[in-house]
Amino acid sequence: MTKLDRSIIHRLPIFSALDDAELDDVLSRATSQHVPKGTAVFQQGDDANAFFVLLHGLLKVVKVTAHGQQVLIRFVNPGDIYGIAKALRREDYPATAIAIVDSVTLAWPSDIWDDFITSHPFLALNVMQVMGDRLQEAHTRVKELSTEEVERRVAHTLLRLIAQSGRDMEQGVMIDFPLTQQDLAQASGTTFHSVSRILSAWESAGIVAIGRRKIIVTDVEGLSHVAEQRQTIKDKRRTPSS
Amino acid sequence: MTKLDRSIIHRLPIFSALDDAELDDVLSRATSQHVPKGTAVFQQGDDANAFFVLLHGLLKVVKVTAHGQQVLIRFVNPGDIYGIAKALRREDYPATAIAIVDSVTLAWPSDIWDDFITSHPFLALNVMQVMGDRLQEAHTRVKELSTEEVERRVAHTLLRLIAQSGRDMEQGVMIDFPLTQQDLAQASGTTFHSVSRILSAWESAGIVAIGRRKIIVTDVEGLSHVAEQRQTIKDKRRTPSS
DNA sequence: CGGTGATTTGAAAATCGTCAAGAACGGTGG
DNA sequence: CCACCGTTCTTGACGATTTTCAAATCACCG
Repeated sequence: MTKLDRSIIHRLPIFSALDDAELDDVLSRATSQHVPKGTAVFQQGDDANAFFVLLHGLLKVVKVTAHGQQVLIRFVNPGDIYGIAKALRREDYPATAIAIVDSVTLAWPSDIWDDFITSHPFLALNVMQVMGDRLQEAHTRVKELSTEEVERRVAHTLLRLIAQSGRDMEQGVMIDFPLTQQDLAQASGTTFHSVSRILSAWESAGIVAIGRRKIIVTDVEGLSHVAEQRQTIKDKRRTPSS
Repeated sequence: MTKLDRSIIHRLPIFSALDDAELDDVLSRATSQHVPKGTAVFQQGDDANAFFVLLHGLLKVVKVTAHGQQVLIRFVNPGDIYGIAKALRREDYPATAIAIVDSVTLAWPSDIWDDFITSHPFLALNVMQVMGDRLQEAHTRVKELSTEEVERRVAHTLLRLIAQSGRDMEQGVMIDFPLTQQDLAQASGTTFHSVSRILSAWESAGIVAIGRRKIIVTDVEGLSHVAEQRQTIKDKRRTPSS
């Protein structure tokens, strides 16, 4: 399983600034593994003995609450680095990574992380940028969850998804992987019941087309409008200075 | 304003791994500035021309929505690095940093960031750990906002605050800075009305003591209990595999 | 063609936010 | 030292969004 082509990894943004020698060094320590659909690469709470880059397929990262509810943290696309618990000095993974479709991932042992970062300065910058982007997105979600009502949150989630994994089609933009309404609910902080109702309403309004595990946004403009719409006229909250 | 003692900065965790020569280098490029209470160090949307480390005082970082609602992202304690928009390759600050009490901050011009990181490998690791910690916390908040009802969210927020800025007293643990119920609401994703009701109830239950801009947790145990309590018995949601 | 997972919908319940006053507290200036 | 003022906090009542509960339909995979 360790037959890896330098060209494959060279296209990955995270490694883009490395020269050939560095790439070979990096590659030589990696192993690849196949992850069948529905399988976890790692589970929340497991010992964090590796970090990963996804080559093919798609994963979802979920956090499980004390009572078994799942919250979808992020999707992992090919080229993305994930499972970098060691960057936090964590001993265990704070979430679970599950393959949505059959996938292939590269893995490196955790203990080479520090050496990795300190010996390839550009890698550090790239990784930091990735973390920064995620921080941004997480804060945006916090903001949305704090201030927007359900319909608007779902709209924002869907817009983020088509920006990230949308495929253009004749009828509109399609989410390029099997997406359950349950997933969408877990990514938006609501129940799949509410998601179902909302999607039905949007379908009637001609904004989306729904299939089993499939969503096509036929009117991105309209969806954006839903996303930005202030809920009613009830935002007249004062903002006292501290 | 540029009389800086090496010993001051040496105690800051973020610079802990640097030797004296590096410290001098780092320090020589910094300027310090006083930030009166209520003033912003930078505003959301401003050009990100500097990054900072707080020396004294306390800031809050807030994101403002399109409609003027504020969401509290985080408090900045002495020693914390903040405003590192450049790590994200952002041109502007994604949030506003406001002084809660009179504060003093160090500032470095943004354009030395890359040089900073690449020439001090341990600095990169430290910064990455900070970002990782924040990512963790942001995800935790997303999880809480997605699955917990208001009372429990406020409890978790308060617990996080005492862990971060709690001062032990005879009666219990006190939040060591003026904290408005409005702030607490903005940090928990609710309204100050709900916060007020909840705090009143807790005060009756002997869990907290409330003053103007002041909160003392008299029963941390009890608060934790509120925080962990499953809302009722209604968590029997199925968790289908993908 | 059965069965399991996914989705849809209705109706009832519940949590929270909204609206509306007031009260309490602290600081300020005369 | 006291009266005034603005901010912060408190509380009740109401309404609305959203979840919960229940049941039924649908679609696809052996």
